[in-house]
Amino acid sequence: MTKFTDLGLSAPVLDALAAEGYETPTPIQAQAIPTVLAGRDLMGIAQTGTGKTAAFALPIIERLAANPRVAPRRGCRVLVLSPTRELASQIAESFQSYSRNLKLSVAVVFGGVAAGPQVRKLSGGVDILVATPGRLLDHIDGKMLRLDQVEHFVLDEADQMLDLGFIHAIRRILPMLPHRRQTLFFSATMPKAIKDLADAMLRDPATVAVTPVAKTADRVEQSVIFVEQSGKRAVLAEILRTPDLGRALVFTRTKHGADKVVRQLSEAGIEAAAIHGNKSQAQRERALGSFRTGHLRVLVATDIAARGIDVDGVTHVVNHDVPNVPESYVHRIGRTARAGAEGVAISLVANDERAYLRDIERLIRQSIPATDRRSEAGKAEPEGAGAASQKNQRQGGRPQGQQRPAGGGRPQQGRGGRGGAPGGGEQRRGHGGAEAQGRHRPDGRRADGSRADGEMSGMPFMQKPGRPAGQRPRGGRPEGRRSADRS
DNA sequence: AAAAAAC
Repeated sequence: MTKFTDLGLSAPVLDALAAEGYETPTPIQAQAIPTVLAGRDLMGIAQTGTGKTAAFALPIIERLAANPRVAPRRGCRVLVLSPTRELASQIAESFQSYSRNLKLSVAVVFGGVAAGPQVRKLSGGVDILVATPGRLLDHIDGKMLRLDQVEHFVLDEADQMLDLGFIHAIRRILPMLPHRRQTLFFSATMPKAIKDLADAMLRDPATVAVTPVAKTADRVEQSVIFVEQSGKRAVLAEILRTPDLGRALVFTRTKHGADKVVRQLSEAGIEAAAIHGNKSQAQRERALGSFRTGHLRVLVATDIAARGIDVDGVTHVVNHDVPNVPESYVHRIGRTARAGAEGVAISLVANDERAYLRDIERLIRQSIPATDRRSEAGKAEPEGAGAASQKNQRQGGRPQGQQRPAGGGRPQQGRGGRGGAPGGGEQRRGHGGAEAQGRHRPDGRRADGSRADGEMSGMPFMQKPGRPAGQRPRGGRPEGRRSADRS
């Protein structure tokens, strides 16, 4: 079995890993680390929760340390781009943690917060800079930052970064980078059209794909509930009252929808907070922070939280609305069953969402066991997207598929499986380091239970204690996918 | 049609 000690990492990095309790690299780490150390460009494809961040952070830190150099004024040696502020923050913390025994500076830059502190930090130059595109370009335009000394360039959630919403920014940034550099792309999904674009930006890249593209997390028990739009509210409340529910992440398709669901839950006596792009950065951080610490059990989010967010103990992901971009489903359910834990993913599907569901099942190549909770009247209505009621029989390739009785059966309960304790005990890291929870795990797995200290307070300009960790959705989609609307 | 990301 490969150990971190077999991968060519030096003592300071290995010591940091040991201090965190990590010994065994995940498959993507075992494959990517030597490749990155060798200086090659890389396309890394792995589902979430498999330790992608450490797969690039560890070898990059190693390379910086092996080639000491003073960080260029108003410049950086490593540039990592992320689609959301919260994810950028989370990645920066990982770098900080893994490089704790080295004298490397880490900075994070994103919008929604004061630029002053960021500018001050950048002025002297930093070794590692993690950023979202907008504020990064802002600093560049203001002559506060230059990218001509970048040695390593990383695009996390690369498929999204190359999609409509971000591609313009990326196209502006790329020419500012030196030709001689290492480029790494990472993502859990990589649609064909995007992949072609990515290939054009990489130089003789190695590809590391540890799971079939878009394969959904293995340990997530997925199910679908057919319900009328008006019935979602009651079914959601019922799900959230499940005894074995640890923490639940509820996804909606719109920002307004997220706020509405929070109100409805409140009326039902269930405390929840929303996180989406119309909230202030402070609100976003507060919501995610209390979700991380466990003060809040239910977080309602748009796809801002679909990618990368790493929170321990999320036992349930509920798709209040089916994502209209199928890849988003894969990212969303990847928020649970992290770090070796198990998870439940339940999708509420109204009649007019059937087409989206079909696209998702096609993408993940499995059919999701379904329960019909529509009223009799609803069932009599035209089926809309067709192929509906048969879903009950379909049982797709999932082995332990749980099938539920066609009518009325309750959805999620009854399957004991998922440990009640969020993450089976991982929870305890409690406050204090609370927000530190869950992040920086090189591999998504904790050696055992030890480690309670993943702290890293002193990040200069890292949001205070309640740092974020978010993710984002995908931008407009390229032609081709979104078949849901055609037809 | 919607989401995120600069001010």
